[in-house]
Amino acid sequence: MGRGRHAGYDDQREAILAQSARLFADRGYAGTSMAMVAAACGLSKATLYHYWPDKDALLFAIADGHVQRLQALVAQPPAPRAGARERLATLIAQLVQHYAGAQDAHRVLTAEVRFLPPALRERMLAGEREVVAAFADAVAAVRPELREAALAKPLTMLLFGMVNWMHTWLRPEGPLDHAALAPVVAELFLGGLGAVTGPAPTVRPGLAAPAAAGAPGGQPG
Amino acid sequence: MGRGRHAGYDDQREAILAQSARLFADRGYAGTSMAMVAAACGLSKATLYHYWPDKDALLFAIADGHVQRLQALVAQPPAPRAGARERLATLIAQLVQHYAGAQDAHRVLTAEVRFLPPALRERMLAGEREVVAAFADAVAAVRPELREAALAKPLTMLLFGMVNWMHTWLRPEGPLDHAALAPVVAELFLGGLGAVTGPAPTVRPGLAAPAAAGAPGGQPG
DNA sequence: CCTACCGATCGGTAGG
DNA sequence: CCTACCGATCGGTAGG
Repeated sequence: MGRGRHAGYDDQREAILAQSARLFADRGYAGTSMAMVAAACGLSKATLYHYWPDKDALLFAIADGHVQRLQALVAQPPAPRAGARERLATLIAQLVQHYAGAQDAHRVLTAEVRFLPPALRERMLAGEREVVAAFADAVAAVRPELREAALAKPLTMLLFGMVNWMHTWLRPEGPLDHAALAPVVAELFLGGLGAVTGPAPTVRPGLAAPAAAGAPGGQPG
Repeated sequence: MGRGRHAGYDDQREAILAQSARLFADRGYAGTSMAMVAAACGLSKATLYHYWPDKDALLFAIADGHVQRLQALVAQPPAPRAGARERLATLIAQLVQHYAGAQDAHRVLTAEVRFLPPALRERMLAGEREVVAAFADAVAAVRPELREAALAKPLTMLLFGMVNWMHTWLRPEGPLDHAALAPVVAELFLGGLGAVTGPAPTVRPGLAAPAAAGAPGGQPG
């Protein structure tokens, strides 16, 4: 609550953020005018500028809020006595579930952040790198030799690809929703993790189908 | 070669397409002006309009050409005596390799096609659906019971997510390139495919860690 | 009468 | 919190 500002000032700021997130997600940042944002909020353009200084500030607030919630998610301590596979499966499920409730912000983050001025964009990317690093740690805990092969981060990015792409084809009203898909993503990724043999030169096509290895444990010992 | 048009007319059209693909990919469709496209081609804006009727035509030609090349890729007959797993691994490798040489068109297709007028966009999406259906068939050939569980297409979309997201983090000058990553994607997806148990209600948490099932074959019998 | 282009400008709208 | 504007730039087209 701002000092000396009327009750509901912060609510109005948040409402504007939600409307602009929807518009930026649907029409793109460059394709959305401040007049559209104002109209969607039932405000004049001048009133809109009373709550937010400029268009970039809206974009940054949408994306930064989303990334901060992802950082809070990965900062949660793992369940006691949880194995590495269980820890990773939990993180994946939480990521998918979080995206289900933040689809506009997520689409803005993945598609429109490139339009931010470099300084603001760099602050965003620093937060994003923290989230990716936490997932890469969880991946490496399942198969530590992948980190030495420099594959922990690439595999983590393949995982993020699966999840970040879901909004393009998953229909909320369809038979399959985020909640039903979360365990499928975890099974697919964890199952595949056991099958990855290493970087390209390590692949030995002479053995049995390399993609089908999948030793259930995958723990170092 | 157009009748009565000077030599190089079609070359000029293609050169304009390549420049606009790069600009649309970097700055977005709405964020790119026809003046920028003209300047990048060393042409006046009026000359640019001599080669292409309007901005939408550029966007459609970029995206449609890309989709047509993907359709040609999946239309190739599989290698004789290739198993279902080998067929899918080949398709994945070809998809990744194709994207490596068409990054601008790919980014435009995935991020900017929403700005096309509905009629043109629908033509694009029809082509895209064909490509997805071909991959879903290859997925279902590996594990036919997944089609009955309505998971063949969702899993195919998770695969496309991994591949469509690569451009956001894969640096061409980095140690890992598309060629090195293609077999990793194939291993991860094919390995994971054997571990997927079915739709949500089928998951039985009472058994050993569900994500670790991974019977190597995964065939119905 | 064609093509291949030019400099200049059209009616509207952008963010602020 | 609104009307009234600004400098500039938008996609597209004029005559020659």
